[in-house]
Amino acid sequence: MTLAQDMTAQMTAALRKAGVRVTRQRIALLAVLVGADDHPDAEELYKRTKRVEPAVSLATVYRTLSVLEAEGVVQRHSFEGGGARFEATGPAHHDHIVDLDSGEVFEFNSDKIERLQEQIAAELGYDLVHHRMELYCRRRKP
Amino acid sequence: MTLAQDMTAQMTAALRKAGVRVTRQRIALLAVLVGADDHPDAEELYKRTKRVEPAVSLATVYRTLSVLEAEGVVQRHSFEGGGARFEATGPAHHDHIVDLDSGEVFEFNSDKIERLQEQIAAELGYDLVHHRMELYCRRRKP
DNA sequence: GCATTTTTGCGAATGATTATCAATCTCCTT
DNA sequence: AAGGAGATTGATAATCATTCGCAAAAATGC
Ligand SMILES: [Mn+2]
Ligand SMILES: [Mn+2]
Ligand SMILES: [Zn+2]
Ligand SMILES: [Zn+2]
Repeated sequence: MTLAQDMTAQMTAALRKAGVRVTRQRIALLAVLVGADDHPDAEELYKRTKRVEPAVSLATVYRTLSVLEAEGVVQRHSFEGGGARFEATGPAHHDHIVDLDSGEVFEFNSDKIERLQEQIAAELGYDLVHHRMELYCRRRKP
Repeated sequence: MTLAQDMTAQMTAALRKAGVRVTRQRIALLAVLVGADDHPDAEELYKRTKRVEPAVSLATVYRTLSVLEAEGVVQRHSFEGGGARFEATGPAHHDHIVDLDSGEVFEFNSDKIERLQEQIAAELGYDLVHHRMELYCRRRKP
């Protein structure tokens, strides 16, 4: 059993326990999400899912993404320009760098920044629920 | 001459110099933006501008906001949920805290975080062009 | 297998934003 | 002050991503 298969197995079990029905199209989309190493949008996820499970519609992709987001299994990002992009929730939090020229998305993590965010919220009397932090960059000119 | 009037005077001069025609509706919208101390969306800016200059349309508000954004005079924000919100560009950069319960937007600034962002981009071989950083918070439970 | 309750696919609806285009206005030149 | 080239406007249609409505199909529990 591959790692991706194991992850989906665990996830479907969790979903079932949460009262969410595990359908063919949900399994397929989940597999696509777990297997993706990028940040595709709904249309792209639809295309990839259709390859595995032709009996899926774009509406269902959108609906399932919302369900999976509510369950905490996927995360939705709204980078500048264009629609929402998605990724399976991984073990570790990270933020994103967007290459303005290629559109590619990279990931990074800074404990220092994470701590400072908490601190800033706390100083103003707030609890930080979540945040958004995106660096829009260009390759450095040599 | 009030401070807001002075600011708009300077701005219109700069716009004219940049080849942008200064119309009644642009002056009015600019005044509204400079006078605002919040982060209104296009519809709200339309309402406020109409009070001062009834001869304005929502389409023109959108178009003018894009023009002013291109000139660097206003900034566009896309917080979670809802459409774009705008503010006149101030003297100092700042980031935002969004109160998840009230929807209110507050501002903050952290030189440390700004520096860390530059550093992270640089380490990955990138030049930071701009960034987005928003803290979604709830008032701390006492 | 059967009943109950969800989920799906299709297409229509939505909401924010942009495009079209003839009429109007700005601003530079006489 | 008048003229005219070219930019801007208002009204409305068009876009685009996303959501909705509903009858048919599928998943779960017994
Ligand atoms: Mn990511
Ligand atoms: Mn602000
Ligand atoms: Zn983070
Ligand atoms: Zn900042």
